[in-house]
Amino acid sequence: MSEKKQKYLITSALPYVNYNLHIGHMIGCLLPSDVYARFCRGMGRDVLFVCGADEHGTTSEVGAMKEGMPVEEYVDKYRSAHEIAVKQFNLSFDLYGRTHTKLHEKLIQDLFTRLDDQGMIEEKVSIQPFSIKDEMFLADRFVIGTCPKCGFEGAYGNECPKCNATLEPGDLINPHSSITTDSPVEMRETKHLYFKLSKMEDQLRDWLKSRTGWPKTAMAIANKWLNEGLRDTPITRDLKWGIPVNKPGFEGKVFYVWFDAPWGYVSISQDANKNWADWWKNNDCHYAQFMGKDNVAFHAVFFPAQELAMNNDWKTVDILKAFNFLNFEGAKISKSTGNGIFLNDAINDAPADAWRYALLASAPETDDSDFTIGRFAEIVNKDLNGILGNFVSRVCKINEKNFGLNVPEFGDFIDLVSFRNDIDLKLNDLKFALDACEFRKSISILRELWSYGNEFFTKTEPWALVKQDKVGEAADVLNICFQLIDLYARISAPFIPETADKMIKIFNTKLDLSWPTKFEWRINGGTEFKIPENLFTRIDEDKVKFMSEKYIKQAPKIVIAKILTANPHPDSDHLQVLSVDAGDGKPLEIVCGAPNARAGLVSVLARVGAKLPAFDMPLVARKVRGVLSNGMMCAEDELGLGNNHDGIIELPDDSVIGSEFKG
RNA sequence: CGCGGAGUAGAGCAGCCCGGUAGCUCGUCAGGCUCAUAACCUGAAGGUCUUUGGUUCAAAUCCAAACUCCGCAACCA
Repeated sequence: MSEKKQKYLITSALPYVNYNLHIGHMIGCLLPSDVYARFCRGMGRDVLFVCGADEHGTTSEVGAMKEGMPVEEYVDKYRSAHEIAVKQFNLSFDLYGRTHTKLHEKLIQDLFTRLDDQGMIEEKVSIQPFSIKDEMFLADRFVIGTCPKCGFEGAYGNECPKCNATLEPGDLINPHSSITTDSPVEMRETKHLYFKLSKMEDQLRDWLKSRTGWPKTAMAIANKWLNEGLRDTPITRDLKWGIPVNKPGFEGKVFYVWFDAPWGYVSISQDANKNWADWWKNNDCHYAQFMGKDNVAFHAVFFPAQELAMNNDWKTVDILKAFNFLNFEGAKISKSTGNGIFLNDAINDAPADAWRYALLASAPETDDSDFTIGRFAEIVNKDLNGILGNFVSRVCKINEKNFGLNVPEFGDFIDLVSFRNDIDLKLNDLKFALDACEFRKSISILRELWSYGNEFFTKTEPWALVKQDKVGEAADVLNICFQLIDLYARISAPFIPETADKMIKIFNTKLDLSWPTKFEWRINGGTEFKIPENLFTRIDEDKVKFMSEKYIKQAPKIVIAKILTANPHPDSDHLQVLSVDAGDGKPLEIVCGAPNARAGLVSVLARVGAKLPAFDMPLVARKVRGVLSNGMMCAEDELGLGNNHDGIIELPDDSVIGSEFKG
């Protein structure tokens, strides 16, 4: 039988190289794509599974400038950190590549030529902000100036954080660069190439209608873009870092990172497998993409628009699996506050499988959701340790006591019909959920299947059977339990591969981890086994406490507070030392220069670590003329609410002390 | 009135597309078992499904409005 195996193309969004990976990236694309890929391989499908680093773009170039190192060095630093995480968490990419390669450059330049030949490229002159000292054009958001509408001095070239106005960099008064210098910025003409996205609108709409099985979020975002109407979009930038534009007159310019990044899937495939076209130019192939919702527009609109416009049989995505955002302990994961779990740390506190399982069980599939250390411990202790780990342990140990280290023969003493039927039904559900990329549901079914083992064991009471001299029955029960261990290894493998491997290695055989679609007898009576170490370790209260202290670092909220006392500063006539009640019973000492500060006044407090709209960095504790100030009472302008900075905000006396101030 | 997502037991979530006894996990309480890892198994309590209208024999589910939270707003990725 030479039936050709169905091709499955699987891609995970390429992590960008200006940050370390955290649990949000893990659950947002890397991990679910890995589970899906492992499942598909288990099903005997022909999988090509790629990921890699997205290296080009303004952010890398600016990030490198800020850190004072060459761009290559900068992106290498993060890329190698990512590669370590990929290895530590057992992500089974066929290749974890990168976009800064010769192969990729050639691909992009060829694709561009193709698009140009198809009449999809247009040249336009536009006016862009140019930083005079840096001698470079800037992206809108790197220009800072005074907002023409509200007069706020820290407005960005694309929007004003204070009055929420949408701006153009040319609108700003006194525009200057926010990168490494304070250089003045002027508007200069520059020419760019545009992709005629508008011409693709009808074709793209039809294409989108033919997609099924996308999560609601993904389809909603895609439809939104189409409903608003597609505009032609510039695909080149005045940067040094990126793929050089291969068109006369555009020397010194590079392609926009989103023009090249998705094609990284292709160039990395080319690098991973010489038969890459069997997936990428094959309409019978099934293509699944995984990403966070912030990536949807580019994958559901721009990338397929490019592919279709090539008119060259590129494989477009079939199922676009998008995830919402994962919060940590009720707040956003944030690089600046350090709130969140970064992968290079995580692996020191728990094994990869514990993280993999707990994250998948918390996958933000329908809405943003929250991950907490407490929850993590619960999941590991209950599901992995209590249900799966304990099952393997109790089976092996009772068997050793009564039958030694060999799997007993099955003698047909017990009736299995309904038990096996239940298992088969669940296995079918699980396969269905995985094919639909429903991960929480998959985890829940997987756990039910594990539970069946404990249930069966408890109800048949093999320890009692032995005492009653029903040795045949007891042997049957244990034989089945070993079949279950084998079954569990196979169905758990996509989720917790290391543990699955430990489980299958209990037996002295060469069994594979192929995907079972029904209960099977693969462990023969008499097979030797060894009792494994406990598969998982409990996460106890001390560990929870330790991890909480290590990982939870949230920016304090800006709260309503009451001034209890106001005394003159010993060394200054203008300053006062305030004792402030923020509702937590511990008065805070603050040095304040506002003339209207007085005992009894209800105002707004920003604690150390809080981030005010008017400042780039979180607030730090500092000594003001010898007295330590632990925060700041806020004026209107500091909160981004107005221009008044002559005195702190005065709130009604009946405001709730300690509640979050929301303007 | 920019766009979209979400509001369901103490906590975290499913169900909503295709109306028909409101489900899962954790936690709580009670019981069982004692083979096993402070484990496992069984049972119970706990919800006017954000609010208000509408459609319907019937609404968590469809329609409309309000309130709240979150995300996104194409030259950042």
